[in-house]
Amino acid sequence: MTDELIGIREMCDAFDVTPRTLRFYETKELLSPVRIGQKRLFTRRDRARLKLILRGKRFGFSLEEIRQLLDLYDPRDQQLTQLKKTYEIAKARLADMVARREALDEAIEDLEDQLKWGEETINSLTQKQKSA
Amino acid sequence: MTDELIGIREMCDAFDVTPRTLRFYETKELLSPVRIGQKRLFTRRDRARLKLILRGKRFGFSLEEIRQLLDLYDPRDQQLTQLKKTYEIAKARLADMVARREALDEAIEDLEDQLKWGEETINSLTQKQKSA
DNA sequence: ATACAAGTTGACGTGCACGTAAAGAAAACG
DNA sequence: CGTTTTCTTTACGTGCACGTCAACTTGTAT
Repeated sequence: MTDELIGIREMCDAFDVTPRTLRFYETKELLSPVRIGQKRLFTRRDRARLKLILRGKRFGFSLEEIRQLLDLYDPRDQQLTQLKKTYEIAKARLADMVARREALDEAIEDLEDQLKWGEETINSLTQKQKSA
Repeated sequence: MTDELIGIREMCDAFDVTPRTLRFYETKELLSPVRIGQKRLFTRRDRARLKLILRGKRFGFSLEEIRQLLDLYDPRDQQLTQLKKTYEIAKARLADMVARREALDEAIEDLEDQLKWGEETINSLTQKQKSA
């Protein structure tokens, strides 16, 4: 397993985040880099999780919501009871995301209409200015 | 124009927000209810704007971003220069939303796959328990 | 007239997601 | 060896979006 551990600097560069952010996520138990002495080394698992974290953030999920989802993607040594709970949470989150997509579609349509209207308005105002 | 002015209480009930929120939005110039003496009366325009505000929030936009968008939906007496600026902002926001939808589609797919996997895992674990 | 509900303006408090500055350890370089 | 860079912990600061009092006016019911 070519786990290719990377330092905090490379991790930051790869995902465009600050060291502070990575340490903060660690305290929130979103990441768990290994320690070589004092320093952090991020694993393949950390990279996969960070990718999911940043994605979740783009959708407006809180870090706590994201943490719960990560447990589904990465069930490690979960108990059946806990797995079921995680499963339910994920199902709810999925429903949430599907609803969000519908709303997003609607919002995009509205904004497109509005942009069209704005364009026409700009054109007509520009005409007026020319003829003045 | 049946503008049907409503009080803060009805407004709160209709949109499931607190009075504090409405007052806060007013200070941020997202809403501009008329004043009868001391009290606020919310117009049809306020209701339309609040709907857009709440929608924007669901997508993770900041109130400031939302405020800029509202100006497009409600151009009132804008100058041509300002309208153009608003138009550009809205175009950028639209691009953002379209990108977000793509990412959301991807995330939904991933989560669906993961849910499937989780379901199978739960079933197999449940089998093990039964046979134990 | 008075009690009470509903609304108002400050002003301070809160949770989240980090930013930032201070002080020290540890590896890398000349 | 000393110096510079990189990383560390600790801790206080910040912006956003409100929540939560306190103190006050205003309309409504009894």
